[in-house]
Amino acid sequence: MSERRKQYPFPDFEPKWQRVWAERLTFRVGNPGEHGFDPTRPKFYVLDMFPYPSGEGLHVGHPEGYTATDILARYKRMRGFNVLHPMGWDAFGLPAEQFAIKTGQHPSVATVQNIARFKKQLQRIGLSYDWTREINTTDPDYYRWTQWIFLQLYNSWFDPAKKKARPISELAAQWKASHPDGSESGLRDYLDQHRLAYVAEAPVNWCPQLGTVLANEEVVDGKSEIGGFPVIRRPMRQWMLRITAYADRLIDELDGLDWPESIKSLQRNWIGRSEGAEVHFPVVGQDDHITVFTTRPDTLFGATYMVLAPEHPLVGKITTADQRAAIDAYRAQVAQKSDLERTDLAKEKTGVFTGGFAVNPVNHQKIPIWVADYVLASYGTGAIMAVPGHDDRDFEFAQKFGLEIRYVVQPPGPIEGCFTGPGTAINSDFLNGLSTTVAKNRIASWLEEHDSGKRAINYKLRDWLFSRQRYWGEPFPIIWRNGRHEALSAEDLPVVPPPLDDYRPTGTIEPPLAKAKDWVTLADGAIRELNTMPQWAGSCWYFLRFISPHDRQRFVGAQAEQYWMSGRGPGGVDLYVGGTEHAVLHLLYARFWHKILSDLGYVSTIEPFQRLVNQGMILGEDNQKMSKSRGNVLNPDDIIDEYGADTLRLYEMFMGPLEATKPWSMAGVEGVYRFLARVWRLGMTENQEGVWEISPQVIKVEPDPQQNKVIHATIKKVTQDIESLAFNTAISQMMIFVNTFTNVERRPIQALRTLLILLNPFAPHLSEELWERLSQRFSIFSGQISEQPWPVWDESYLEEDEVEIILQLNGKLRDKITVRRDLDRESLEQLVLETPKIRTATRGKTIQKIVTVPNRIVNVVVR
RNA sequence: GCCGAUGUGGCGGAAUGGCAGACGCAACGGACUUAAAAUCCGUUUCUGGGAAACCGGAGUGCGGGUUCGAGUCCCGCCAUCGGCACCA
Repeated sequence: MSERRKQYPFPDFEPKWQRVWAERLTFRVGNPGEHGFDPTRPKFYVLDMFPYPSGEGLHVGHPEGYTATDILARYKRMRGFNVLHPMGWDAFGLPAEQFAIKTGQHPSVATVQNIARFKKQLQRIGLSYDWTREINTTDPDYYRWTQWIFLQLYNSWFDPAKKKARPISELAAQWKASHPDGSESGLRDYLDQHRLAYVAEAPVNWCPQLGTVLANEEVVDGKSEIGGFPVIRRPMRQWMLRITAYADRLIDELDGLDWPESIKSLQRNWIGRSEGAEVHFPVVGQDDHITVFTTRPDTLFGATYMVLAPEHPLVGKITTADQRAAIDAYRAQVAQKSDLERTDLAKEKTGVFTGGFAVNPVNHQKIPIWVADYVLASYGTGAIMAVPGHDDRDFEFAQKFGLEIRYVVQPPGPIEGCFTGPGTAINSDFLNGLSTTVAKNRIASWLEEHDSGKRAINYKLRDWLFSRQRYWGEPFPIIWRNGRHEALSAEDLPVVPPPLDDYRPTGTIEPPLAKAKDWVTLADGAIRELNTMPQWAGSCWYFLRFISPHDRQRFVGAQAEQYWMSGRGPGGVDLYVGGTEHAVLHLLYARFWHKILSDLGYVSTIEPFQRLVNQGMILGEDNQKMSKSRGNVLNPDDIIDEYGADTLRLYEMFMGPLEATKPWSMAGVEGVYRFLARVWRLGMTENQEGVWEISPQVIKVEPDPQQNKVIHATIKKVTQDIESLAFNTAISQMMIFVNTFTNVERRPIQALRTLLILLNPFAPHLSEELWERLSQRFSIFSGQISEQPWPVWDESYLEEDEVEIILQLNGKLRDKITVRRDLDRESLEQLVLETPKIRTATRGKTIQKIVTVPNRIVNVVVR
């Protein structure tokens, strides 16, 4: 670091104020019912996405969102709100576990160290968190409640009639009433099929290198999101969460949220709801039928063949003897392909005829059944009816294999090849002449009447694969007895993972917890569930724990939850800021859990986050994404050493709009540093000995009208810009303010006082320090700056007696005149027509029209 | 291919349908200084005319449109970024 002389003594006062805030618990906030808490004040819950405390520490991207929320928090406090602004640690996860494997050190040790480092770095930025509410997802007092919430899911089912989760006991009662002679195991089976947390043997994404399964959301291009290792599909018995039951609500209940439209559409897209119909095709010569899902049932008359996914259970039965060898070879070949190869769009379609036929229920035609890997086992029913005339993929396949193409939709205009849009039904018997929309409806009714199918809705969203073969995660509160799972009771929580010397993957599908033999087997012979929860579990509800982090009785205190999560919309947290990378993972999972907790009556809102803002990415100075390999990563500590925390905060906010992606610039950092130094010198001057003292230019004097205009314009702009998170323009206005007062001989203390308060949320250390120093001479600086009420602007200062009017001729700027404010239209137009420019320009021409906007513009239209 | 976002000086960016380029950076010129740094002041979209004050023209990715007036609204393209992707 350079030893260059600092422009103002931030290295002295920044740590000083951080200490003061910590000692005085300046930013601590209580809960309703606590001594000194005023529940009549409005509340503001402003939340950052809590970080995973990695070994690398913070980079300059972290403080961007954190500073934005901090400005809001400080501002709202000055506006008289009770502000909940907490921070914590999402500390379970793979990196700590892999570090443990490498070093032999328990993951908790590295976690504690990493958290200490992160916290120290955050505190150096001067963020006004209430650290008495700090939480850590790896703390047994925290994850006991994560496990407790899992039990709520386990002990609930989704009632499709009410579209709500209900206790499983109610379902048990229903079943017993309708099955008076039902067996105990019959009941168990029934309940286990309906729990929101259930066990299923399902094809999963298995990553051999990581030794664990992954959720669909964690697999990118056939590789693990973490590490980029190959992922293969294999069937395994796993815990699943029934998120698909909530698919419609997860779409519909987005409507009331103040989220970016792009994130809402990302979620809708991910859930992928599509409406259509299921159609049953009887298999020729067999008792079976093939069910397909289609969004275009109106094209049923155009179905000329069928395709089954290679994994479809009926493939074996349908295949004829002479086709068996070819089909078996094809299936074996497909099974060897990775997901990446299978979904490669560029490749040619492949497939094999099974030898079997099905009957089209609407016209009783016999159509061939094929097997092809362009049909996915995991979507719909794993089988399709192929309509090559009106589906691109079927068209391509039919062309390659010489299958019949039949057109059943008349396009609005001439089109060649395949037509996938809406039109009018043709060659379709009773559908002929109907528009696509009407035809869809008519055929759906027909299918239902003839028992050949029904209306149906399909989703891309799959149930959430919730178990991982890892050590460093929440153990399940589940034991197994006689091949059946059982929930532990709430009193048995938390289930703490056993100490292990060896965290390595077992090399098989067995989780590392299997190595803790003593822990695994209970006294009565029952064995523990060996999987752990995925990293997303802890972050699904942490915003609730912040409300009452030390509550021993409940995961969140009821009264406090109602106070902090209340609001005008369906969501509780007033402002949630974080990166877009969590658009479909964390944000979808957290909404899902929250809805269950809401259905069961544990929380008072149906959505967790009312307003969501995504901060943009900060690029390196080379305009590239910051990464170790590019060597363009910047550490906030270095910026703070050189320029101070206030400069870091201010620069991050001045770079541009919060939501934009933008490159870092050291020259830009210098710019805001200079600005802060100018603020400092507005109040302070350096004497002969190099000691800073209050500037003699700061005096008790009333600001003149021009100065008052700047003061009030700044109050207005900064206030409005903070509310709309437009921090860059708020800072610009404060720069204009400072430029105005830099060169005046006499600096009114009132002006300086206002500036310091406005600047306080942005640069809290500098404003605190100046406030304190000035208080030694001037009584209007008494008290703590953070306790001052936010200034109010007076419009009357912003209005001047004279206004400048823009003169246009045919919409082009020609001149400007200054006139009395609120001059009436006629007089103004008269004045305009008399100006030399307009006189010359209109000479010999006809004035067609004069457009006048009072106090702003006059546009003369001539011909 | 589909969905979403974004295109404005040398750079980051600013503009309720009404003066395009606020504010900052960089660059250039000046003041202060023995000198430099720091600081302060000024100039800076492109372009034509003029010694100059000044007078004009063009200009917000491209092409149309609406309007007295468009960076802003509408239609059609192009480019970049992000997400999804054989989802029937």
